Amino acid sequence: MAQMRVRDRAGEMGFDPSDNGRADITADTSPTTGPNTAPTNGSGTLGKALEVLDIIAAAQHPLRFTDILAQSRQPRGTLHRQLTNLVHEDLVKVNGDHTYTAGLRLLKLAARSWSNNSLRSIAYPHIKTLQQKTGETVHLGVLNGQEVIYIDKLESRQNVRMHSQVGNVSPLYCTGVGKAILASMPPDQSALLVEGLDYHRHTPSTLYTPSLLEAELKTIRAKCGLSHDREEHEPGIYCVAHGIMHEPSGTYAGVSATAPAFRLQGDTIEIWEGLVRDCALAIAQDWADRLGPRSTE
Amino acid sequence: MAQMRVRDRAGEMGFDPSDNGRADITADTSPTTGPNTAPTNGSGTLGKALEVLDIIAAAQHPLRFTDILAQSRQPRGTLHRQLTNLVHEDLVKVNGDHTYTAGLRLLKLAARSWSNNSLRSIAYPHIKTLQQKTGETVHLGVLNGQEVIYIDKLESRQNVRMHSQVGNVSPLYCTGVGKAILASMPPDQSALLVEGLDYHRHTPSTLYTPSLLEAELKTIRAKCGLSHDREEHEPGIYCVAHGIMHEPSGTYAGVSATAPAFRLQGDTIEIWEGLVRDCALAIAQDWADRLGPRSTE
DNA sequence: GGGCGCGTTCCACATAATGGAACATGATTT
DNA sequence: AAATCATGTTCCATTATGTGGAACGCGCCC
Repeated sequence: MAQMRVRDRAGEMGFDPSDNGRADITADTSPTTGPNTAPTNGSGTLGKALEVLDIIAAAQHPLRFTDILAQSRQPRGTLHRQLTNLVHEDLVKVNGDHTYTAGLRLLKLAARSWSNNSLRSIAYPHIKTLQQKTGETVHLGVLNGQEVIYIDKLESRQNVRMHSQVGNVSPLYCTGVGKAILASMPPDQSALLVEGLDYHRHTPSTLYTPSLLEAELKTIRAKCGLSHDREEHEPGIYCVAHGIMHEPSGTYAGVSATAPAFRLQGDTIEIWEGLVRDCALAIAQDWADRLGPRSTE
Repeated sequence: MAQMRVRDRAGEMGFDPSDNGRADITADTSPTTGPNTAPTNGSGTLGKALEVLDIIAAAQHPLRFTDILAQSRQPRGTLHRQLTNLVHEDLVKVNGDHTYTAGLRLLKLAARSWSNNSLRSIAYPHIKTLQQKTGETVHLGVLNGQEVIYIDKLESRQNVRMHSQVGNVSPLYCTGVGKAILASMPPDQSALLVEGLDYHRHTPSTLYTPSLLEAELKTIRAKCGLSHDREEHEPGIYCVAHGIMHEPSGTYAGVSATAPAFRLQGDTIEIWEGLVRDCALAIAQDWADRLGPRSTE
């Protein structure tokens, strides 16, 4: 049929990673229960394969062939071959019985890319300092589509879950980093995002409408980019955040310091504000300084 | 069936970019061992795409088109379209200038699969116990091809590198987990692996030949599967490990406790041996108990 | 301005994915 | 035991999909 060639993107030289207005309608509140946050519908062979991989990786349990068949709308024959290919590439592992789970190659690949992530490595010493000064958990998050994805996390002293958050995503409208990011981008861009979000009232203090959020963003901008998550995502959890902008790559990021609300009494919050802002600005500075890393390779 | 051998690729896959010159803040002592076990040759569309993704994810710096072109043997036009596809799927991000880095989808995908990994979640309480009892770093590793990949790690202290090891790979012949795994598998299978490894003498005490390793495996089997890494991978680092076997899935894994050698004086090692063995056996037991992973959780 | 490196685009071509239908397997029922 | 069903696997004609050589546009430096 009149199959239009995919050429809407990258036509110019502009950078638009995921600019298409295609919206995923899944804003999962729980960490690991996202069915498919499809960045793009599965076009092309690669897209189809990733769609299947998404299903498998998102499942909490090993899936049988039929389970996958039910979720992907591929025909049996097609799906079977796709699975074979995925297994062959070690992206998927087929267990003794006929169940499929995510393969280890994914982890290996992600570990390497994470380790080589420039923002992460640039930010590391700074968030470490922040973590030491606050004594609490700090996060480094990046805007990705309609959500924020955490690319690093340093825990507070106590030995809680290790890196539960790295790679996990959270909503923009009810996290410190998310709001800081929104506030740090051009108003027209943020407005577009704000309108399109899928809101849920996680706690009594969640800002659960676009207008509430816009008002909040105004406040944040007035505070020069400092945002607060006042138990808006999880009850009892307070956090202070600040955006980080990198012009050359068009990336929006942010850092946050998090603590149980009761521990943030008196002027601690103000102290934190300074620490967090300093951290964010230091990262932004370092990041900007590495404009032309062309020299040593 | 006679799997049609794919196009010969003259194993020059694991091309390791120069490791020096970059003042990587978070320099790992032994991030990835050079001789890369090619997971599978890049056959099919998926394979080709992954080959490109591998190159990008492994690079410490954003790569330009030409850089990738040089490493992949694809023609210009082909490579360009593949990159376009990868970017379209958010597996690769193209920066403002024409450089490519790994996309965030990889991290998100891996995080979900990691979080849903059954061995990991089964093992977690046990390795946490082990970590608390030893007070040192513990690892959970799985055999993957010719190397061991770490799927979890608990640090002794909080301040050091966070989860540098998760997703990273290490050689079989000079790590506690690796040797424990080899010792726990059928001799003919392990012998096959032992012969095919690529040995490097990381330290003076590294077992750097198949025969040395085989002798060691015999000792380990005599000790009922307890293995020791006596500064064989990194100078000054000692570790005690034990294998974990899961019949149904055919997976070989292992746990280890690691510490600076000087801290393991006197009878500490013997105590550790008991702790590590108990931990491994407990995990194996729990794992076996979940034969029918049909139920929830 | 001419040469050159680099990224991008085009398009005839053939490879590689498609999916409906048949086959195989094993458990459950009649 | 035969019949039924649910499941996983294979086959193969069709064509959508990826291929790659060549040409184009662009910025840069002799």
